[in-house]
Amino acid sequence: MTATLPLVEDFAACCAPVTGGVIEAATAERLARVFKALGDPSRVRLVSLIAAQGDDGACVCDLTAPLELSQPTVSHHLKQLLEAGLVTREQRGKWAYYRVVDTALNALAGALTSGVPAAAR
Amino acid sequence: MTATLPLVEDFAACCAPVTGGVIEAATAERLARVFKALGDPSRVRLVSLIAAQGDDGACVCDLTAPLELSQPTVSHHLKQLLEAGLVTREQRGKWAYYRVVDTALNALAGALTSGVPAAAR
DNA sequence: CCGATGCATCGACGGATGTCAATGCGGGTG
DNA sequence: CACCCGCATTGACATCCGTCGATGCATCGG
Repeated sequence: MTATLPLVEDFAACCAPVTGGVIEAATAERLARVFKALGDPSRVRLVSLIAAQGDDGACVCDLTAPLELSQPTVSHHLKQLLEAGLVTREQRGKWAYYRVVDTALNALAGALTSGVPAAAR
Repeated sequence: MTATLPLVEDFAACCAPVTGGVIEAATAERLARVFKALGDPSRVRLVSLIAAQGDDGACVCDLTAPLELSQPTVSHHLKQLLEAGLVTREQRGKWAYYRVVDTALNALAGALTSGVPAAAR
């Protein structure tokens, strides 16, 4: 139940641009779930910080300081991003490394632009 | 205070892709505010419904039925979208017509993709 | 084997959020 | 002018959300 990744991956394969056609309730709910994951300043900064580390990934210990948040709070936000499919988690020894899922961000961007270059209509 | 539109327009002119560089707190907060506006299924459907009407715009009376929500609730959601700069409002006689701001959606998509075609790194 | 370290989970608390019924208000309409 | 209609605002309520301290649970180092 509630698979970890497929949240974002779907509306790229399926047809779900926000503009250019009315979407159905189920699609809207999945989209909203991902948007809600980005609807917090701390999580936006988290995505930015993790993305800055590239393929190396970022461990939690490197993320608490820039955000000025407690470690449990950072872990909580990371879980939100993880469940939204925006980041991945990999346990390497004692540390947990997070990486950004580029395809998820691109799919989300695609759902916004609806493919139309904003000059067709 | 709290201007109506400039929320989204800024990170297009400025430099604020989520990936490809750590963003600062203020930028993250503005981005998160717009994402939060899209973080509700009803509002995602609203954007889709309004966009489907194109330049004609959609009045509130046409939006309550598809969402199966009360009229005050729809007005509330529309206000959220309005303050996020995702839609515009125009009073024509007795009706209020809403339209989606394509540039805002495109700017938001640009903040996600960071300009890099997801294959550069 | 024992203590330290990195991270997740739990419990709690204040504040924000989605929803509705009731009300207000301006614009058409008879 | 009086009435209806479309929409926004208000007040209230239940729920969710962000945050933290405390705790648990592995893993690594000595």
